[in-house]
Amino acid sequence: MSEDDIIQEMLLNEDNDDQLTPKQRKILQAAVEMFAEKGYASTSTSEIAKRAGVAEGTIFRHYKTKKDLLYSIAVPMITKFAAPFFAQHFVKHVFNDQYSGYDELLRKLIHNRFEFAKENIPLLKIVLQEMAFQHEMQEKYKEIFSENVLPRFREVVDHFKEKGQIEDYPTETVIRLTITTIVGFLVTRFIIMPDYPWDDEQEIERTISFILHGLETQS
Amino acid sequence: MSEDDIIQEMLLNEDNDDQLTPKQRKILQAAVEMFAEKGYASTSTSEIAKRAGVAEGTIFRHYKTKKDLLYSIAVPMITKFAAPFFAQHFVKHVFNDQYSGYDELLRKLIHNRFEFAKENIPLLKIVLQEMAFQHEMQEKYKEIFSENVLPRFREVVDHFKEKGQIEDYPTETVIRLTITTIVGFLVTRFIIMPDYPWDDEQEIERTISFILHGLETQS
DNA sequence: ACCTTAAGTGAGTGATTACTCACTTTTATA
DNA sequence: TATAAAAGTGAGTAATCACTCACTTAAGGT
Repeated sequence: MSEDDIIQEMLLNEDNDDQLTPKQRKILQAAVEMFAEKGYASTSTSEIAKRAGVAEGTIFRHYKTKKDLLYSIAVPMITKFAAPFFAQHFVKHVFNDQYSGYDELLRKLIHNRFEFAKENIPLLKIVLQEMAFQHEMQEKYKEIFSENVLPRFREVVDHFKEKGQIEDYPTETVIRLTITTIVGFLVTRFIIMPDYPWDDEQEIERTISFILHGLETQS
Repeated sequence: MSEDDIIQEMLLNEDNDDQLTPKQRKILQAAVEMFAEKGYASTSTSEIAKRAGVAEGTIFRHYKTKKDLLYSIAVPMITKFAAPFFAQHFVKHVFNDQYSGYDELLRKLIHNRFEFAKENIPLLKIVLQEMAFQHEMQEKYKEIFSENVLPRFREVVDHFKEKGQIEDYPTETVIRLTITTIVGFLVTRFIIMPDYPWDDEQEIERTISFILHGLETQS
């Protein structure tokens, strides 16, 4: 297990499941389901308690407030979704030419985040929804994005711009176009049209080549 | 004024402002502001009444329920956002070669929706947020999309695919990539990072050429 | 076995919720 | 100017809200 893998492992177990009471686990599970279904503000603590098979007081034994419960669910998810950008090798491989081009990086990134999204749909729904209103979540997002995602992404894009693989747009524009295309795909695939008969492998490849050609240096 | 313009005029005045009481207008204005700021579920009718300078009962004189108030605001907005697809000339011009290529169509569409978004940010926020939970809004969206947006978009894309301007992806994929890129741009520009020092004209042109080259037939 | 601490409970609380209704005021029409 | 309809009001209501607290049960260390 590499050093990076250990870091990622830690990130994933920030809210370590091991030290949770069975009832606490049921509370979290019920809360995730209901927040995703009806939204945070429209879900009452009594409903959560009922679905979890727990007395309402038990919720407040573990979480000081209802908002505490939300944050304990949603904030770690923001970090987890950005996890690839915490791995050292994400940038390192690019400069060691272990990625031959932007396409390989994109392919790894999309496949990786696709699988993650697939297994965390309700959690992603909650984050997307509540990000709009919960300031503490916005802060966490801004922190992660500006301190981890943006600088590393910038290094990579600049590198491929110098190699002449990417059109000479501002780096921020390249990042914006890349991220919105990927996130747009994931949101469409898993949230807006989850029941559409997707051919995932092909659709991922088409998305990659759309980004690549869209950013390709024009002759 | 062409026939299309008349249709669009009608669409825009579906909830005709003219026949609104001054107090009713204040209620709508207050509701839009607060729903966008704190979300529908977290906004109480008493707060709306207070901000509108109106007795709480007045709200229910005009809107049977709180949800009625939301729908009267949000549902027409869905139609308005899709308005370009109701205009006959949207498709007609393409086949009369009045648009020389996909780029001109994209340019018109993006500029048009950019201006619209710019002047309706709170309303767009509300629609984006509440679409997740309000079934009646989802129905309206599906109806508009599958009956107006999708078929007309399909005609246009098929036309340019036959002309060899667009890569031979499935039409649905081309539409998905186009729409998510445009919507992704608008959401980033006006909702996620409204304070970033945007160079709108340049960013629009870059977005257009990103889509164009991304979809361009590869030699 | 004894004690301390943590986990779990559920009836109770004051505040707030969407909505009603009897009433007053304004507007429109004849 | 008389009259009916529409607009506006605000105190009142039952339900629900997040949260508390005195209490019981379970777990772990010595």
